[in-house]
Amino acid sequence: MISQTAEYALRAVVYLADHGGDPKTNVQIAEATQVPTGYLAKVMQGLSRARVVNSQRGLNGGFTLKESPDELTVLAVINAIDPIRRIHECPLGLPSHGTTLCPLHQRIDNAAALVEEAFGDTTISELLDVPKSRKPLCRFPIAKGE
Amino acid sequence: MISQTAEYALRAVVYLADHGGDPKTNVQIAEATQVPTGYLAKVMQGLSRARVVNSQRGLNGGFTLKESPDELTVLAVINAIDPIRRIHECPLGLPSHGTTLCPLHQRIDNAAALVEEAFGDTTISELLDVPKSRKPLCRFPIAKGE
DNA sequence: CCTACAATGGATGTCAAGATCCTTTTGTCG
DNA sequence: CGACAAAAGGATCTTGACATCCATTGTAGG
Repeated sequence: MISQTAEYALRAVVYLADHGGDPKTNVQIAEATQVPTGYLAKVMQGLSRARVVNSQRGLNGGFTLKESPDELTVLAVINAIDPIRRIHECPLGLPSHGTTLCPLHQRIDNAAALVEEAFGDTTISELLDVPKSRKPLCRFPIAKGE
Repeated sequence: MISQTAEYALRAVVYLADHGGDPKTNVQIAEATQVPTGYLAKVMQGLSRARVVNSQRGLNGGFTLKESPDELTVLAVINAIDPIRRIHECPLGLPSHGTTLCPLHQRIDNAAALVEEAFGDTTISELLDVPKSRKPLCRFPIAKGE
C-alpha cells in the first residue's frame, strides 16, 4: 500500500509529534521507531528536503516538525517521500485514451484517489489522540527501560 | 497502487474477456496488451496456477478464462498475482498492539481495505461495457495494421 | 508416429528499493 | 579557538521485482 520508506517516515513524524518540540536526533528517533539507524538518516534527509521537518546540526541539534501536527497530514508525509502515483495518461500510450482513461485504468486511478483522500483527511495529531496504551510506537504497558 | 505484474495480469484477463471464448496464445495476448512476451508467460503461469485462467498446450492451445467475466472481479485477478496486503499485526512487533492496531497502522490498513473493496466490487465485464473507442487496450480509432 | 505448436520451468540478467558504513560539513559549548 | 555533537553526503552491498532466454513437456493434426 505504501512503501517501507514511507512507513518509516510516518513513524518518525509521529514520534516527533508525540515528544514535544525540542530536537530529536536521528539515533533517538531510530531507536524509538525501530528503524535502521543508517537508513533513517536518509529518510530524514528526504523529509528535510521536502520541508516536512527542520534539521539542526551540532550539539543539541536534531530534527523537529516544521508544521503543527494539527496541520500536517499523513498524505503530506507520504508524498514527501514516495508520492501516491495517480494515472494521468494511458500506460499503453494508446492515443485514443490520451485524455479519457479506459475503464480499467480509471478504476485503478480511482483506487489511488481513495487512498489519497483517506490519507489527506488524516492529520498526525489525530493519530495521537488515543489512550496511551494504543498510541503509535508506544511500548506501554511493557515499558522496560524507556 | 498495484504492481506492474498485477497490471499485466489485468490487461491479459481483460483481453481474454473481450475476445470470445477460444484460446489465445501467450504471444497473441502479449502483442495486444503491450506486455513483454517472455514476462507475460510467467504472469500467465501465475494466473493459471491461481485458477483464474485455463491453459491448453499444443496446436490451437492457449489461455481462456476459467470464470465468466461477470463473476470475475478485478480483486480476484490482483490477489492471484500480488495480493493486497492487509495489516493484521503491529509491524513493530509491539506486544501491546497485538490485537488492536495503533491509529497509524489502522489508517494504513483502512486504506488497503478501501482499495480491496473498490476492486472487489468491480467485475471484468464492467470494464468492457463501454463504447468501443474507450475499451481497454483498444487502439481504435487508430487501428493501423490490426 | 512424427512434427509443429504452445505452455512450463529453470537459469540468468538488470535495476531500483532498502540498508550499511564511512567521511565531510556545520553547529554548539566550554 | 578547540573539541565534540549531529546532520549531510557519497560509496557500496543486498534483495526482490521485473525481464530475457532456452530447454523441456505436453498436445493436436497430418
